[in-house]
Amino acid sequence: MAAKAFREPLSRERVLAAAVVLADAEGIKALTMRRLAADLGVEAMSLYYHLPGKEALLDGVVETVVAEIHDAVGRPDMTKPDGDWRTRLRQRFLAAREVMLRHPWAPGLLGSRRTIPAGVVAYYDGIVGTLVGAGFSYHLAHRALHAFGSLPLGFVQEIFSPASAGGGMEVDAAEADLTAMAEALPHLTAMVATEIHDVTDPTLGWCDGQVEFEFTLDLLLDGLERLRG
Amino acid sequence: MAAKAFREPLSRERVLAAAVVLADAEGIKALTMRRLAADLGVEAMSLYYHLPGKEALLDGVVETVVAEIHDAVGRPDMTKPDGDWRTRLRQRFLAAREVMLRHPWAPGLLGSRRTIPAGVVAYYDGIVGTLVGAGFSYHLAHRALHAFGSLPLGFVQEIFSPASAGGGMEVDAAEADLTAMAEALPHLTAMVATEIHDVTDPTLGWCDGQVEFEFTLDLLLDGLERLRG
DNA sequence: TAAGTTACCTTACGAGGTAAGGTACACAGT
DNA sequence: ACTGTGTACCTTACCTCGTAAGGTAACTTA
Repeated sequence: MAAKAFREPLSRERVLAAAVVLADAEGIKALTMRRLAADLGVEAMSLYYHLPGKEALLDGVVETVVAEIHDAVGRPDMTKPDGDWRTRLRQRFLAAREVMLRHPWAPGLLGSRRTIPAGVVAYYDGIVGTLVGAGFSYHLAHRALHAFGSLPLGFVQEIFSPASAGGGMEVDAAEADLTAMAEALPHLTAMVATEIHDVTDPTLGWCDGQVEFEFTLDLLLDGLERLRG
Repeated sequence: MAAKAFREPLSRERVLAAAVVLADAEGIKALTMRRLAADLGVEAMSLYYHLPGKEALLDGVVETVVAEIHDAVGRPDMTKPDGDWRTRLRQRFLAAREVMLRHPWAPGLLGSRRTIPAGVVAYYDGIVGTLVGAGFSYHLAHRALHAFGSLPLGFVQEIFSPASAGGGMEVDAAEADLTAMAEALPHLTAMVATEIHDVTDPTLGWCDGQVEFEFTLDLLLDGLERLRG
């Protein structure tokens, strides 16, 4: 009966884990110091014992997501050329994408950080290792990194991305007033009319389906393969 | 002598222009309602006569930048195939990039909006027009749009991007403690050692030089050219 | 001249991050 | 037992920010 009314003490890890849960559940806007503290059953200022401030919290959250990618991708010391370099990178990037689909707020957060998480650097180191192991020059590997952009982390810069979850805008706009739209935007209208397909799948932004992601990925991988050697 | 102490009245356009100037000068974080009002010589609440609120202000700022791209790119009704489709798109994207280099905060802001500026849609309509005019199917044109990502707007998703201006991180990290870095990140270290070059040019984030941008662009354009027909 | 309209201001509230300092308890050494 | 010393959390308060509510002065129109 005299059960422990003690809560187990906080820690940086517990705080960060709770922050990820909060962001997943209610979006990155809901991740405030007061709200996070409330979710953890403490007051806001108590968080400052475990973290220097809000920026550090966000950095830590990013770090947590990157660690999740690391786990999903497997340790990056698989430099030994046991398979085609394209296949290996493809698998990594697609594994990263699965993580990102669980955290739709992560791409935006990652882009907003001004310091690069150490885990990301290590991750990219593995990519460079795979490339040079496959015969790429460091020069071309460098170019490749830039060309990949955020693909290794499982997302692409989507202009047509509602901040919340997936799709529907295409359909909405089409239903709004199709005639006016067809007049002002003849080519897009024609394209949409031809391309009305699975817009309702829950993905990372507008039309950023698995198919689109892999198309872009293969376009780059094939192009790089031609430049290799 | 009895010169007009009247200031000329505000307008949505003047407010938005001042907002762009502020963001250019001191970053997007400095763009608050009070600060913007002060720069315009009025009180914060006066802005609400011309704009519904902060979100509308940011939407308007994005709209302003997109309009600037439109001007730089030329009107998108140049659908007539007077040149190679690759050359035409390349020119557009590079013109857009020049605009973005003047507004380093714009990529992040664009990515954070949940509504798509109408100007962007019109711009992409022109791109689709160019593609289908060159023999692309609507299907492939759709894929191409996604593959391009934010390239048409003149930037790429840069993971290694300090929020402020360009470069230097590579050098900083290298100078920090090279030995420890070489141990933990062998491939990146080797690459950096091989690739130390113009990191000091003022560009959009880490290493996102003109060369890198064009490399990615051509990689995609060449890949699409092969898929055309 | 009275009523509206336009453009800007004053006041105030609540939410958010956080500086400064306080409290309660565990445990170590004397 | 007495007194640190450190850990983990709390209270209060300040400042910035967006913005709701309502006020005011000048100009227009009838």
